[in-house]
Amino acid sequence: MENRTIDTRERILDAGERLFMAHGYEGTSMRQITGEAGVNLAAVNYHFGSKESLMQEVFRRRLDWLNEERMRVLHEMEAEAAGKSLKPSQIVDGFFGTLLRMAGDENRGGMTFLRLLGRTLTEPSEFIRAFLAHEYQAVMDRYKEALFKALPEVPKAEIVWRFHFMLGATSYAIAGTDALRLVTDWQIEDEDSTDRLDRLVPRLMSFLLGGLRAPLPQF
Amino acid sequence: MENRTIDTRERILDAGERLFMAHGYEGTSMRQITGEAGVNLAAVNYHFGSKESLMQEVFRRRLDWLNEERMRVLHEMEAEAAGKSLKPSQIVDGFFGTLLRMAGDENRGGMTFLRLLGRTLTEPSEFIRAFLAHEYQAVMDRYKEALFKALPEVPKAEIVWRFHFMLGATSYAIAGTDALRLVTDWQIEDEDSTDRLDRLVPRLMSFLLGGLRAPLPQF
DNA sequence: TTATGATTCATACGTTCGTTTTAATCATAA
DNA sequence: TTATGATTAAAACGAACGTATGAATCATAA
Repeated sequence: MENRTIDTRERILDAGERLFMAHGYEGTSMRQITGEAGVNLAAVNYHFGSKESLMQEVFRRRLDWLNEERMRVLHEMEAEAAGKSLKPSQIVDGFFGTLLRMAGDENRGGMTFLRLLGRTLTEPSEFIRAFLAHEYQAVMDRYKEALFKALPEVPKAEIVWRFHFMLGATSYAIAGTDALRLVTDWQIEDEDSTDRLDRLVPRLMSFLLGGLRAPLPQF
Repeated sequence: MENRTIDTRERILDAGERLFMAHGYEGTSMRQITGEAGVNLAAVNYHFGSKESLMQEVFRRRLDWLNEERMRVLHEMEAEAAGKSLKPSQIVDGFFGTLLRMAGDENRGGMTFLRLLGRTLTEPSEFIRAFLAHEYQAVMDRYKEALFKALPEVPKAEIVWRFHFMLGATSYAIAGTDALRLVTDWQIEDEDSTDRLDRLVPRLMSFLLGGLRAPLPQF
């Protein structure tokens, strides 16, 4: 009784994760999901109640760990700093680096989940937006606080904007492993895909930090 | 005969633009579109052939101008430079500034189209990805060439990556007029929406240039 | 071994989807 | 004014959608 259920649930979540990533929420049907998972059509409604609930569970399975890990890393860094303010690079790495390193961890969804997350942040159905906002708010607030403290001379509004820009650059960098083709094609020849992921992190970090520390715009 | 057609076509395109922006391609039905446009259900198929063709026409109506304008601006800057290489800030402004300034031009789709474009870049159905890649390729290549020349000491692969990051930050900044709520809420109090748009351009430009010129990552 | 509750299965429900069809209505030129 | 081609309108098409139902099958404990 135990193994059948867990297997079925897990298989559905895996298939949903992959298909939602590839075709979006509306673009993925229950029949595709159950077909790919190799389970009966009714299994989704039996185990999750509805398509919406399945989508939420797909996210929760990964985000719970990610958010806890981000919190843990931040607390750890702050403890180590012993009252002194953190370096912006530490904070950026705690938030975005932790996210990006998920891509290499197949047990935590790997690239698939990251791409799903990236694309979902810009295509939110109402119920997804509400859900993500709820799941993210606390962590986001804590990291913004940390940035405020790390950059006391920068107006808070500017920091919030730049945090937002960083999110966009990161989402897109991940979501666009295919969309990348739109911008690249031949230009990047000499890297296989594992190489590419390993190098993406420092590349993106440099870019994010450069943007975060750029001179303030004069209005 | 003339006026009826044009009005109907235009009304459909406007409604499609708005609804595709708000709910995505799959999330928008023909009945919503024709309902909002105040035309008969069959009108879309009569005037455009299919839902896919309508989507393409929604993009073409705006992208044709945008791409021409980007080319024009680049040529103009290069002519003025008379052989000397352009400054990165000029190139970035030619590409992203031209895009962002569309937001203020309601005759060219304004914010609505920009948000549609932003969200579509990360949620591409196969046919949309192919279409956008085709429409964008030439302009993208020209701007990348310009960046290669402007930054001869930076490896081309790095420039391509950073171009990609800039695209992401911009898409997200635009698409997320609502998703912004996820990151902001109370933090930005003292700006109305026109103010916000006016200030977005220099803010984003600072960020993009900071990222583009950041120190190279050491592997 | 049998009773019980959990899970799987085949099937069907009612809706909505994009598209097509056929007839009505319109604007224009002969 | 009438003929013609373009556009609009109402209705229906088959397919696919998410969901619900009730019987069959399974694992487990008494």
